[in-house]
Amino acid sequence: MTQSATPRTAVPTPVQLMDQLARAAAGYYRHFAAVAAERGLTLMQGKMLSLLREPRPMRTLADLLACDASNVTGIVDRLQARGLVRREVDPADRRIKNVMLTEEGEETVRLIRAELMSNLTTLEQLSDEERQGFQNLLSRVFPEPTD
Amino acid sequence: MTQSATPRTAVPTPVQLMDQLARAAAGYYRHFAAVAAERGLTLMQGKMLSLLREPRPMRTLADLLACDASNVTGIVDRLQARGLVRREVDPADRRIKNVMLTEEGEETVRLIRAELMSNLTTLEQLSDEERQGFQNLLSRVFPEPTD
DNA sequence: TATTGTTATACTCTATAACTATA
DNA sequence: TATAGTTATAGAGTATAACAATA
Repeated sequence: MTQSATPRTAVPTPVQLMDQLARAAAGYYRHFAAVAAERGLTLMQGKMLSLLREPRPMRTLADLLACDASNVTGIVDRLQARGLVRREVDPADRRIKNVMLTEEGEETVRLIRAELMSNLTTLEQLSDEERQGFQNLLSRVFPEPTD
Repeated sequence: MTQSATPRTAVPTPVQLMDQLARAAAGYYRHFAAVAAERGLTLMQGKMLSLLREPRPMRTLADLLACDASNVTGIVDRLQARGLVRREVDPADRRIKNVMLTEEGEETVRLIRAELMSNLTTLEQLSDEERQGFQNLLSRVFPEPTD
C-alpha cells in the first residue's frame, strides 16, 4: 500500500504506446497539413520548404523526403513556379542542382514555423526536465537517419 | 557546481523539440509506409486497415483520415477489390455503409502491427516509468481528437 | 431540408523506366 | 561506367462540385 509515485495514468504496454505514437504522428501531420494549406501549399510542398534551411541538391531532397528523385522534379517545379524556391547549378559538379529558398520562400517558412509553434503551445508549458526527457525518448525511439 | 541530475543531453528549447517531433513523425510514417509496402499496400491503405478494428461508416473514416469523403470511396474500393474489406449497409440507417475487415484483412492488420512493433523494439526496452512518462507527454502535446 | 455516399473532374504525389548531361 | 536530374507514363491520393438515396 506504500506507493511512492502517484501515477495519474496507467502504465501503457509497449503496444499501447505504439498506438499512442500513431495518434501523435497523425496529429502532427494533420496539423502541419492544415498550416501548409493556409498558405495554399500541400503537405509535401510544406515539407520541402522546411528542408531548405540550407541549399540542397535534388538528390539529397529525395533522400530526405524518402521518395524517388523523379518526384522532386515536380515538387520543386511547382514551388519554383510560385517563386518560393530556385535551382542553381553547383559550380563544383555541374550535374548537381542546388535548391534554395527565395526571399518569399524564406518568409513563407518563417510563417509556417511560427504558426506550427503557436499551435504547439503545450511544448512551452513543459518544464526543462520534461522537455529533456521528451527529446531523449523521441531520439531513442526514432534514431538519426530521419530528416 | 553542485549538480543534482546528470543530463547527458542539453535541454532543448520548445522550438528544438518541435523539430524533434517533426523528425519523429517523419520516421514513424517512413517506417509505416515501408511495412505497408511489404504487403503491396500504400500508406493510406495501411492506415485505413488500421482504423478498422471495429466496423466504421465511410463518413467516420473520412473524419479519422482527415480527408474528404469522396476519397474514402476510392480507397475502400481498392481494398475491397483485393478482398481485404467489405461494405455493409447499416440496418438502422440505410444511408450508412459500414466498412469492415474480411478475414484476410484481419490477418493483414495483424501482420502489419507485428512488423511495426518488431521495428519499434526500443519501446520494449523502456522502463515502466519511461513508458508512462512518454504516454503522458504525447497525450498532452497531441490531445484526443486524433484517431 | 439535411446527411451519406458516389461520380466526375482536375491537380498533386508516387514509382518505374528510359533518357541527357555530366563526371 | 556511374551519378544527377529530367521526362513520360500509369496509378493512387486529394479537394471541389454535382448528384442519388435516405432520413
